[in-house]
Amino acid sequence: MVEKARSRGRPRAYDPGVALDSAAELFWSKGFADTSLDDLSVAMGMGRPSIYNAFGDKQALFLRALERFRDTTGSSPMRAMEGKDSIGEALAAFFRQIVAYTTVDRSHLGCLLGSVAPVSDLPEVSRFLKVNLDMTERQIADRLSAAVRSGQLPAGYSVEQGARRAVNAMLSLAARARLGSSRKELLIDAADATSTVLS
Amino acid sequence: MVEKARSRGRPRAYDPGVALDSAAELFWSKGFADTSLDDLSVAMGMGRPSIYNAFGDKQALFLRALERFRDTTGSSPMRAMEGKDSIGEALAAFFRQIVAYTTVDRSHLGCLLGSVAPVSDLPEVSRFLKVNLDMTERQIADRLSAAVRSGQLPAGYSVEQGARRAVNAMLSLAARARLGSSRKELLIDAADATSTVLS
DNA sequence: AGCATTCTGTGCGAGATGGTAGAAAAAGCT
DNA sequence: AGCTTTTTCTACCATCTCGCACAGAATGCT
Repeated sequence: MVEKARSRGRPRAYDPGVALDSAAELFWSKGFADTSLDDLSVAMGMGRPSIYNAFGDKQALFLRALERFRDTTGSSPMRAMEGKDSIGEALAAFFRQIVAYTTVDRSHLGCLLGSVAPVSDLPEVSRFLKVNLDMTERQIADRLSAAVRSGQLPAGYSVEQGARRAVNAMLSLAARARLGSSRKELLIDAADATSTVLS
Repeated sequence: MVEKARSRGRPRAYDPGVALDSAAELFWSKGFADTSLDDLSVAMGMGRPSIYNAFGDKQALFLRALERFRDTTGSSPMRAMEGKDSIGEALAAFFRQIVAYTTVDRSHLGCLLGSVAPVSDLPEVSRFLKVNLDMTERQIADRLSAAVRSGQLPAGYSVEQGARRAVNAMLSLAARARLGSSRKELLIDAADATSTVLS
């Protein structure tokens, strides 16, 4: 996966990262089945054969775009937690960041991983999403465990339940965003989710 | 919308209700864009021209199927509440019923209205879903209000927050079901949602 | 300079898709 | 029986879809 500094033949006319970003954004707004390779071609700024040559067929490209999304926008909520010392502030930042990116633009609402990819009935995608969701839940559980160890949460606090609630809140935020809820509404939900996870 | 007992020409060879049920089931499993009129034709047991004649084009049929779903499977959780006296039992039945129909079959997981229709980027569908979601939230709020009046919930209980939490839990249950969570897991989430709404 | 290598662009093709025209069928009405 | 009305069936079309050959362009290597 690491790009060699200099390859041998004609140089690529595109940047793989931004090309995948464009693909992810398009899939995000229109879903898998409703996004054509022609749409992708213009959005990514490369011809269909180049896409095929670089990323494989449509399904493979979709998976690559999902990975890219997971490593950029999709992981921004987790990264938003890292700065905070207080577990309450960390969770608040986590949920606020979800609200932020699920409502950036009217054209692609909700979450690519949480609300649009699940309806594309592809087994590989399904596995990817399940693994991804479990990882997020485990990362949150780790953060909650640390908070218990540091005394920010009571010893009797159930880490598993808390992480489960956090992921559920994340999914409902994404669903509501996709359904057109305003950012103002969602921020209330986010605040409520924070206190629910902590209780 | 009421069917006349006897029309004048050749009688229909299909039952509009079951035809829409089949259409809804197919849309439920594959989404809007990925469901072809040929698929629908065999599932509904009627030729493409008959479909067009009876329900209009694909988007109109989709809306009809959504309405049908809302009035049958989609309203079963609300109906499950009606029998119960205790608000706690009512909410538990509500969430259990959601878990039941979002995990009936591996082929169509989640909720047609909550997890698959929102990704079909059709303005009319979007409006329909928003209205539907607001209605459910209001119905739950009414039920919670009645519980406050009858003394089952404390006077300081926030009905709006409770209803909001209930709908959010519904959406996350549907999302998790679509992502492949087991019924056992979801029943735990359902129980947790009940206590969260009541708290 | 010439060659190998890698990418790009034109263009094609087999197949699926949504939608429709038009004839035939099945009923009621007179 | 004959006409009207409504539905069904066969066949079709224009369009879009994905994927791919094939030739040409742009680089590094020798």
